[in-house]
Amino acid sequence: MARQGIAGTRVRDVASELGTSSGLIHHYYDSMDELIAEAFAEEARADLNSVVASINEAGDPLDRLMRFFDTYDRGMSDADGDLGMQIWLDAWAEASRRPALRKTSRALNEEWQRVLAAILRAGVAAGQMSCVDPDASAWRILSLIDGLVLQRVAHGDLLSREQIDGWSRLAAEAELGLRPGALTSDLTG
Amino acid sequence: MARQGIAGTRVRDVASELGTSSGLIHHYYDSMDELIAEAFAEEARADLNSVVASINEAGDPLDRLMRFFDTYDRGMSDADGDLGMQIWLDAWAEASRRPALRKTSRALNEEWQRVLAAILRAGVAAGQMSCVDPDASAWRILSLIDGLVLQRVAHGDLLSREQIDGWSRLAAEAELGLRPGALTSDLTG
DNA sequence: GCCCCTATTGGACAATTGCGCAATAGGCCG
DNA sequence: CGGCCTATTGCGCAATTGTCCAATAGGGGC
Repeated sequence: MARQGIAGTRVRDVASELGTSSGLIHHYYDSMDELIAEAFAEEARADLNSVVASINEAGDPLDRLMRFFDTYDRGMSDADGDLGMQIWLDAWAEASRRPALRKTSRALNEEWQRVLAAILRAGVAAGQMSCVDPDASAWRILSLIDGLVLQRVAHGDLLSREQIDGWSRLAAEAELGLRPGALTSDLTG
Repeated sequence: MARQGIAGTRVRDVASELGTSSGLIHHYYDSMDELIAEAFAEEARADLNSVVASINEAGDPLDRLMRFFDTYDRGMSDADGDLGMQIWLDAWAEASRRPALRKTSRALNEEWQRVLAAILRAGVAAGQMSCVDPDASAWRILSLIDGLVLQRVAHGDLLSREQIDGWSRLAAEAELGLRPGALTSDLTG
């Protein structure tokens, strides 16, 4: 799906990738749309769960926010890191035309926003961050990352990984009244 | 292309939309990819030109920036305003798989960034804005808008037009050291 | 060994697609 | 009117696709 696009994924491709026949695919899935929606849901939820798991290991809200960016950045630096976001890009583009996919995509995006907004609210309560509208701030931080990553996925090296990571942390610091560099973790130096 | 997706657009669809035959399409375009790349380029450049034309009517940099947001917002409120951004979303998703489309899409995105960065530089020179890195700021402002609009195109009414417009102006004000509301134009106010 | 249910195969089928092609129409120049 | 170039048609072809289906294999309970 990441290589050929959601619309360009054929039943036979899935079958040969799994080393089986196309008939078996239809034994488990009534239609191709059903398979696509479930495959995307599985992959996207795994990503979200991995970020949530990493966040929960951290202590105070600021650490959690740092881990949020760390995990996101690590996802980009993988061997096929861009492939993960390519699927998201395909899903967003196809969402308006595939109801099943739209439902999954929307629910997951809302969950990402809730996770981040919860961190911000906790940060405000702990006096670590200042933020008048955590929900709006969460949407802005996530949408900025999405928009920047989008350019990289679509246009290759137009923006570097370091620029995307640095710029999104910088914007989040400004958004939350943190001192510059407050979100620069030890890992990313 | 906006309705069915770039990959889902068929020669016969274009032909019937134009009231002619499929053979005629191939009389003018050697391949479908060529037609798609040119159609996208034409539409996207028209959008950019309309924004640039509107900007050039304004006087000082702050007015230009305001017009930038006005034109962007007006594009969203059109009857089929989301269709325009749907094409961009499709193009971004397909860019990594279609070299001709990627080249066009990348060049146009770079031009959008240059247009905005030029406004910011002029604003700094005129003492109206403060901004340490106009290129980075331009990418951030544009990417935030893209990321927010993306949610609306993909997921319908998840974010309202007013939220997207207000949030992106607010973020730009913060990014450029403007007083809150400085970018709220008379038209939208 | 027999039965039954599921897993799995490989191919058939109808629909759809991009593209090519032979044929026609239409206008312009002489 | 005749010749020529382009615009335009409508069909045909080969390739591809999702889906279905008859047939086989396999394994556990009796």
